[in-house]
Amino acid sequence: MLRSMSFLHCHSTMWEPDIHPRLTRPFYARSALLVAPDLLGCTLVKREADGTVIAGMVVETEAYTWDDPACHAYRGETPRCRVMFGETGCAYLYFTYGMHHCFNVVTSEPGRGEAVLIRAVQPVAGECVMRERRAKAAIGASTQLPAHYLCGGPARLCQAFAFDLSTNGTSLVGDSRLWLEARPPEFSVPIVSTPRIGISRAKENYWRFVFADSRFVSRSVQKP
DNA sequence: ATATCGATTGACT
DNA sequence: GTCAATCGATATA
Repeated sequence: MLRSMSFLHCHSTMWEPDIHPRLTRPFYARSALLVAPDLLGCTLVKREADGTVIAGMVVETEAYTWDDPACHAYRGETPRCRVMFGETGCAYLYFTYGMHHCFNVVTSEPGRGEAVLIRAVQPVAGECVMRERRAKAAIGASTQLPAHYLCGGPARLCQAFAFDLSTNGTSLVGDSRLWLEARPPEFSVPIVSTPRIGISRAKENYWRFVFADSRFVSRSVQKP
């Protein structure tokens, strides 16, 4: 109850970009294990070419570290994961299952090979654009896609934000088109850690971080 | 060169 | 709960 009110309060007024400071390189220049929970409550913002702003508050992340068997970078640098070894604070996008993309933020220091997967955000701006892009996944011909279906899941988020490999390597620091904004200082919601989803290795690590009871988290969505 | 596997999703029993 | 879609990356020969 209390948590629900907290979410509601945070977005009861019209959201606009840059009310809260953008995250800078030092924020990302830490272990993915520290960055991942700290990203919860931050807001992912994209300004489209036509000026449209779409945004969502991060509610679910996963950490992938350099010494983690489940991390793409674990076996060294390859064309796919090259960006993970590059500049801290860049976006790492990869294509998977022959049809989906996932969006990550490169952390730690160059050459290390760490990233945080953004698995879900709660829409706070540009819902109409998101819904258009996600419309083909509509559950019923006449049913409007619920808000928690827009960005609840790493590939859904990429659809809603129109992320693909062309975004791979983009800097989130000092870039005018795509960035993350700090969590409001007073914002406080309990964080829960769980095993990461969809991996076959290192299942024992509880490196998935979520806002407990947020209905915008993946795998907790309800059918309309 | 060929086989298997995904940091997933949507449809379906 | 199960399963197909779909293709690049990775493993095996």
